[in-house]
Amino acid sequence: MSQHSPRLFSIVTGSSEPIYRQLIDQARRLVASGQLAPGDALPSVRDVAQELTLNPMTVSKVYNLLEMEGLLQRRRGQGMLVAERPKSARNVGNRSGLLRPTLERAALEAKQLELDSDTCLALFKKILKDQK
Amino acid sequence: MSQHSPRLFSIVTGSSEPIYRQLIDQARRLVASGQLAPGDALPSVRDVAQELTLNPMTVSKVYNLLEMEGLLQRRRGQGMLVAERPKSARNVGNRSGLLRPTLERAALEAKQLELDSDTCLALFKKILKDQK
Amino acid sequence: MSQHSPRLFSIVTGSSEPIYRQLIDQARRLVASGQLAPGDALPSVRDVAQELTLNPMTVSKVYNLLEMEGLLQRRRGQGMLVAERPKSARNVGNRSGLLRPTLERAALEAKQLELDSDTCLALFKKILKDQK
Amino acid sequence: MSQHSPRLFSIVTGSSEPIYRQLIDQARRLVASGQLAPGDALPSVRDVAQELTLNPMTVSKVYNLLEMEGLLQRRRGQGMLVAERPKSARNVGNRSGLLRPTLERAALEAKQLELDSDTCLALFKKILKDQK
DNA sequence: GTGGTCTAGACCACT
DNA sequence: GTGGTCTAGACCACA
Repeated sequence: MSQHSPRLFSIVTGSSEPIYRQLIDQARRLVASGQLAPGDALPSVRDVAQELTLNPMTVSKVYNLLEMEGLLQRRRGQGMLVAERPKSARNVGNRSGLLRPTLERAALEAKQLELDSDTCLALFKKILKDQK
Repeated sequence: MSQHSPRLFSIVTGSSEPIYRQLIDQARRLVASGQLAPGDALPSVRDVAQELTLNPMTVSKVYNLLEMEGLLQRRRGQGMLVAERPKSARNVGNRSGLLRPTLERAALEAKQLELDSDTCLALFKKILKDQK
Repeated sequence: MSQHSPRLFSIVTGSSEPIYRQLIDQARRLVASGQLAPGDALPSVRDVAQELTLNPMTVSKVYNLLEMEGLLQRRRGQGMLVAERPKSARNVGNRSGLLRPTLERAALEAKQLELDSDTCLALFKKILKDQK
Repeated sequence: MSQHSPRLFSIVTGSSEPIYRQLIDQARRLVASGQLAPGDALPSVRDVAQELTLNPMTVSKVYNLLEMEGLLQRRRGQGMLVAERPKSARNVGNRSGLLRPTLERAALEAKQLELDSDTCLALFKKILKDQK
């Protein structure tokens, strides 16, 4: 029955980023952006695994790590929910916070490349626009 | 003789980014920004390894990969030099090109976080400013 | 009618100990300590499930297992009673026996921690005292 | 060459406690009791797996979780070490702290069994003595 | 139905 | 040599 619901997760195969990491980061963003609200149920391990043709253990690992992180809660025998008060509060509810690390890295690289701020901002602006 | 010169490379231990990748990316930026000019000599494998307390094989791997890439050249008995006409022309001379991947990643994350362009640009601007 | 009586059972959600185990152990202790005497009636599956917001099947499983164990008896139309001569004689009437496993585990942990007996006993004494 | 060193870990098959949990708890105790000191190297995943005839992934999971906990550190390509300043400071260096939860559980069970303190202490004393 | 644990075995990345 | 990731598939525990 859940086979017609839109896919929550997606992965890029061939990336050097491990699949489980991709899924974790996506889940964090889905919660941070409100696309997954506290109390919402997540699709079952098996469903996600089938949709993305992954091994269930990979998905299980993701849910497990997110539970440790406090983002998800387990209801025994009933699956996973988004935690009511996600403990990763440093990030959640502060969407920019999740974007910051990547932009800080970009800033550092720009500095090492001796690129000035205007050039960087113009490039970022262009990339953001092209993406839409 | 290079033991008193300022360190060319630096690494962050504990990062998930492999050491050899950190070094490769730094070398590319140093060349792209002109801080290392064609013909300049690079510190010996042994010196770098000692300075950063790395396994020499790790540094050697970096130099080998950069030689294959065409950025460095090996001069027998003289160590590694920056190539006269670095073949990795896609990057060198096009400094923005080296910044692009990280900004593209940021743009993707922003999209998943449903952050609008203005917010992203403002955040990036702030980070660039604070860094100075 | 039992809706105003004090709760016989309690559970800790979020514990790693399964709910049905928590209930079984509690029932055993209640009988062993005489708080539930032979012939006493137990609250209905439905009442317990409602009080603790559990799936009735979970409670039913508990009663079934305790019946198999000989601690409870089923009286048609009257629900569950504490058995007249509980067959789990190894435990009942030997209250210390029910405490033993946990203390044995503590002793093993103490050994691995290389804690001497006096330290352990002093700690246990303190915990018992503070609890009152 | 490490095949003659004494076994650091041991497991009880047939216990309901998962193997990886048994190993985690043991590692914590080994560090807490000083049998493993900060900076000490741990046996490789493969060695432990072979000694205990486990799947390497099971051991890997243990090391992974202990690294997250801050008890261990990973040296890339060189294995795991006991962290210099284990973050699980709440427990480490306070050996009794690791014994406390089990004794608290025992105290709770004693209370439910309506056993008095003296009886409990005598039983614990006996168990500790018999164990030696 | 749910997630958890474990095995067997492959392949990769890092030092 | 080290640990990391993933698959395929089995079996268990819980509600």
